[in-house]
Amino acid sequence: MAYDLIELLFFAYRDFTGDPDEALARFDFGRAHHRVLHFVDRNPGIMVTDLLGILGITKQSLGRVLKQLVDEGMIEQREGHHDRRQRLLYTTPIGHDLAVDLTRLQQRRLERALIDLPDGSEEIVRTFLLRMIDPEARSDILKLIRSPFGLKD
Amino acid sequence: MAYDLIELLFFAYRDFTGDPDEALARFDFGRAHHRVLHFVDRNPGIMVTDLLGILGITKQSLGRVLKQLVDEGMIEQREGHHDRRQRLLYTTPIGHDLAVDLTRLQQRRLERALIDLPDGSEEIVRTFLLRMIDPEARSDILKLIRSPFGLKD
DNA sequence: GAATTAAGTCAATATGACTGACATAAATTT
DNA sequence: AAATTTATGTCAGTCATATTGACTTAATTC
Repeated sequence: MAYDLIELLFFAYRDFTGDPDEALARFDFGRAHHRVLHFVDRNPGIMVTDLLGILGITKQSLGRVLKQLVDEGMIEQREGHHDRRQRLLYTTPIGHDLAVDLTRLQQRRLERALIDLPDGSEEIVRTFLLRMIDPEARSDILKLIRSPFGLKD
Repeated sequence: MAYDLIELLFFAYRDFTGDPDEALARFDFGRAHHRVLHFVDRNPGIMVTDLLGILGITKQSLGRVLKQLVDEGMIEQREGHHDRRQRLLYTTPIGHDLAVDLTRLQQRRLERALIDLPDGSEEIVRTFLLRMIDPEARSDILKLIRSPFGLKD
């Protein structure tokens, strides 16, 4: 049971992450840049520490990628209002545009995959994906992504 | 629409691939070894060329990983019966055991994610995942994974 | 004032991938 | 029989993304 799902998930995820590659390559960016850009764009003013937590990488790994994104004018760092140690992260207009472009490619693939499926399928897929995530992490992720789920489950 | 699905898929896939990490680390293997071991175990006697096609990597990338798996006694290479150029790949008993262990971990997560979902959800998820894959690749993948789909769609 | 926190940096390393070129042996085509 | 193609492997160099551990600076909190 569910044997083939392992492999389907492997190939599905591969093509899903492959979509943005071409657009990213135009700026000499890779998937690490994509992830950073995406989460900064979706969470304007996020702290470096929180971003590290989301991505599950170390400061050093983020460092290089973030620096390149800042150097290329995609991400801006602003001092925290209350805590001046913080370097809050925001996308610039061009950074936002790129983030939107990349998101659109992935949304299109998701839409094509969901269209023609029975009513309620999107909700089933959403629940399935949520439950694939470690239970301890779910509520944090739901807050982060502001899913249609709200805080249910 | 479907915005949060991008992020849910990211986190779901991360935890999904994270399951086998501990078991792999005991042998000093990484995810590249896992993928090779998995597809060889599921397709005994596969040719190197076909495996390269499945994984979408180059000969050089496969080379190191495959050599380590052979050196550790996880994978065996046998000369082709009809074509003596071929080095057909098989898992050894211990390689098979490891592959099964890793698969079981991922199956458990999939089962936990699907349980309690409405009847027919597994089929919906299966169809969703298949349609996330590039259309040109689907029939090859279906043949490869011998999904309950058979050759439909 | 001391301890903690946020962020950044240095140095070294590992993993998994790449390109391009080349080598060998076996099979197939001409 | 010779030429070509195929299957596999290898050499050398490179790149992207990640790691660990140690250390610094500045700001906040206790």
